[in-house]
Amino acid sequence: MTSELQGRIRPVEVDRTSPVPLYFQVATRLQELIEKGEIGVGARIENEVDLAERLGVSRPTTRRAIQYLVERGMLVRKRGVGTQVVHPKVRRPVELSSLYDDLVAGDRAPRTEVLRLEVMPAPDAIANALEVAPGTPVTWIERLRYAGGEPLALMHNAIPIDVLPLTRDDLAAHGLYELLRRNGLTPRIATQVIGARSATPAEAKTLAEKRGASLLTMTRTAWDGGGRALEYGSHVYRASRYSFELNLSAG
Amino acid sequence: MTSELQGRIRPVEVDRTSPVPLYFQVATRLQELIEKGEIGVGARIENEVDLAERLGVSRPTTRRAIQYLVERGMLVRKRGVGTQVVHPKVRRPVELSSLYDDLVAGDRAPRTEVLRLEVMPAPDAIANALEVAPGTPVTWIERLRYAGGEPLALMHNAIPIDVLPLTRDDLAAHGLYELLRRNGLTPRIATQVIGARSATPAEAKTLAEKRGASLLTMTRTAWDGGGRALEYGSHVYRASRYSFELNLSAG
DNA sequence: GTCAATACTTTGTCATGACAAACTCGGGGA
DNA sequence: TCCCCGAGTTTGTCATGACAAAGTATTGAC
Repeated sequence: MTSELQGRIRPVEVDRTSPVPLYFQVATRLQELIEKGEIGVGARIENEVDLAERLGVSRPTTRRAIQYLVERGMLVRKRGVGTQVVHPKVRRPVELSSLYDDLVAGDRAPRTEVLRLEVMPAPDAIANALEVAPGTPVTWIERLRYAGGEPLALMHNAIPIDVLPLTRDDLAAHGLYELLRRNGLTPRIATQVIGARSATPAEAKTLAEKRGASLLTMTRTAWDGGGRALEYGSHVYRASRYSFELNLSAG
Repeated sequence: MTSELQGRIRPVEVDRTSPVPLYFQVATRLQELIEKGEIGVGARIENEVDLAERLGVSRPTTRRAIQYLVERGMLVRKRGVGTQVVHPKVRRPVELSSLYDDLVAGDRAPRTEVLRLEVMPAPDAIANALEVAPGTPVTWIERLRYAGGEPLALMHNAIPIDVLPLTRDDLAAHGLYELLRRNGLTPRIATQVIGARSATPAEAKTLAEKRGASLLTMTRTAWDGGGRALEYGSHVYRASRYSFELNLSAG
């Protein structure tokens, strides 16, 4: 009676021979329908029980699929009411990607200049952030990132050498996170601190900013699924050209 | 044979009369043991099946409890191997709370000065952010937030009047998010943009900063579970006294 | 006509049982 | 001695069934 689109997921289609889990197949199907707008924002989807029956899967499986989309901010559930579409796109919890990835995705023609690359023992502050013993050998990198021909960010990173050996050429051509992933290292957890301060004269010159211009600062430590620290980074961005965009979902 | 601490969760203690879900009771218990260091980093916890039996709950319940901690980055699971502690503290996904809440939690004695409070038709930019029609009546607020006796942030907010009526006294004594929650309005999804810029002379004066000091800026729109926009905010923080801390987990 | 109690709908929690997939480790064969 | 294979362990997925809790809608009383 309301604005029911009553998402008809029509032709049942789960492939039980596929190695892809059923709940994921269902979630993907739902996500497609929502992204294509076939279930419009505000519309309620079928209740779990009916949906499960029609798709020929159990209720827990259906539930898990829906839960998956709820966690991504597409759906909202209310006990006694139903499940509603609240946003037609996935709102990612917050990207765990590198600046390079973002720029490529945004078509902003990134270019990287490697200013420094050397192996050195980790100073206390960095060892602390990486949760390794002081003096542990790390690769120390300083890079200048350009976008659209203009300098955008000055980036400092430390990567334990037993995590990944790095070369200048690799870093000039690819983002750090891309290199990590290529070597089977997936950042899964990170802590970031975002702040701001005025540029030092040297920074201002490097970044083509005026003296004392505002810079965005970001320090981050990233761990893989096994709890091993992969990377510590301390970066400064030109505030006039860059900002962080976050999508949060709580609950 | 390895460095097994083999987390003995000892005296079974789940309270079936409590309204708190069993899985949550188990998760909380585990979290305590880990935070207290009784299960040390690197140690494996008991396998799901045994743990379930000993606690007198079903395996799915135990699983859900463990899953909860995995999502928060405390534990890591490996099929065929077991579940390991990787970090002794909860890494929260990202808080959807207000500055006021954070300051209270951090014991920094917040105080709020309401500089302005009026109902006005929403200008285009704000109506756009809130996804409402231009001209829709909103309560417009300007607040100055102190912490530890010093000014910390200058905050501008717009709240549609049909969401919540606000008074000066309420705002002086409580955080905006607290007021929302008290009225049954729970922010569930938000998009934020964090940037930086130099203070205008007026801002510098209000915030007791020097001319041209760096400020952190944050604009946010928050929605409730039903997809209704609750709040638009545009805030500036003294970069010398404040920064954003985020914990990300990608899965 | 208005308000409160009741029935219904829908999600939330929990149990039990079963099999599959990934990893570890030990034993047997080359 | 080294490597491969199989047994054992542990998490991953899925089904079925049941009841509880929170909303919504309906009905009945005043």
